[in-house]
Amino acid sequence: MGSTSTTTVPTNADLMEALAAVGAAYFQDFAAAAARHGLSSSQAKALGSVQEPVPMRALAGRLGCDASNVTGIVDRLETLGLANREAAAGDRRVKIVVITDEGREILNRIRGEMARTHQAFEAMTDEQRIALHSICGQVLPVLAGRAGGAQ
Amino acid sequence: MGSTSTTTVPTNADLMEALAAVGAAYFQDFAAAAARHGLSSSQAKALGSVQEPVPMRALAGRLGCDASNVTGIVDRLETLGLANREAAAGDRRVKIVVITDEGREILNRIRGEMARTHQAFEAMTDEQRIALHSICGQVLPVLAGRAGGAQ
DNA sequence: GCTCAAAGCTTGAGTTGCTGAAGCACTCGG
DNA sequence: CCGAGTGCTTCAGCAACTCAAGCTTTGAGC
Repeated sequence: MGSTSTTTVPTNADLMEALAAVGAAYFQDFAAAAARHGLSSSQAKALGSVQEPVPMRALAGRLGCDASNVTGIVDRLETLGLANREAAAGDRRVKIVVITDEGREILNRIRGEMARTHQAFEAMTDEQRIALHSICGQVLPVLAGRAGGAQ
Repeated sequence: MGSTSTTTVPTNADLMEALAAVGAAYFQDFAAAAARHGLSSSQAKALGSVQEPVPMRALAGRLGCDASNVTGIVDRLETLGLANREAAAGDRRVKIVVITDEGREILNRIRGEMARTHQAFEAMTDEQRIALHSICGQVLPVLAGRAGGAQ
C-alpha cells in the first residue's frame, strides 16, 4: 500500500484506516474523561445528546439504539441527578429528558478535560482546522445516511 | 464553491463536535456491516486487530480494555471459526491469536460492505483526500498519546 | 535444583449496554 | 366510545466490561 508522500492520493482503504484510528482514539479520550466523573461512555454520550430537551424515543434515534435501552441509561442519569424526565405538554405518553444544571456542568467539565483531543487540535493550523471542519461537514450527511435531508 | 473571503476558523468545540459526529457515524456504519455477518462491533474490531498474530495481552492493549475481557471475545471468535489461539514458541504462558482464512474473508467483506463510508469517500476530491489523510496522520500520535514523549 | 516473585491467561462475580417481546398508558380517527 | 397505533417501561437473555482471585510458566536468587 501507499507510503506517505505529498503527491500520493490515499485510497479508500487508507482513509478508512486513518479515520478509524482517529475515531477510536477520540472515543477513548472521551470515555476516559467521562469515567473520571463516574460516567460510562454511553451515559456521557446520552448526556451530550440532551443539551436540548429531547423525547426518549428521539434520544434512542440519536444514540442509534433501542428505545428500551434508553430507559436504563436515563434511569442512571436521573439517579445521578444529571437529567430529569418531564411530561410533555400535549402528549402525556411522551417523556422529555431534560439535562440538569449539574449535568451540564459535568458535561462541560468532561469536554474540557479531553486533554489529548485539545492538544491535537491546538497543533493544527488555521487552514487545517478549516479543511477538517469543511470535510466533516460535507461527509457527515452521507455517512449518517441523511444525504439530501436536513437535520 | 463555499469558501469566500469570510474565513471563519472553527473553534476547538466546533471541531470536537464535527469529529464526534463523523466518528460516531463511521462507527455505526462499521457496526451495522459487522452485524450483517453475525459479529458484534467488539468482535469485529478485535478481528481487525489480529490481521497479524498478536498475544492476548497485547490485543487487550490495542482494544483498550481488560485482558480478561479479551478472553471472552476471542472465545467467541474461536467458536465462530474466525480466529485461533496458538501457543507461543519460547513462552508457554503466552497465547497468540491468529486469524483464520475465514476470518480474513469475513473481515474483508465487512470492510467492503461499509456502503455509507465508501460513498462518503467517493464524494471527496483528491485534494480533500490528501488533506484528510494528512491531518489524521498528524493528529493521531497526539490523540493516541504517543506524541513527544512527556507523559 | 529449589524457592519465590512476577507475568500471562482464565475464571467468577457483578454492573452496564443492548435487543426483542410483552405490557401499560395514552392519542387519534372513525 | 372503540380500536389501532404510538411512546415508554419491564423482563429475559446475551455480550462487553471490570476487578479480584487463581493457575501455569518464567526467571532470578539462593
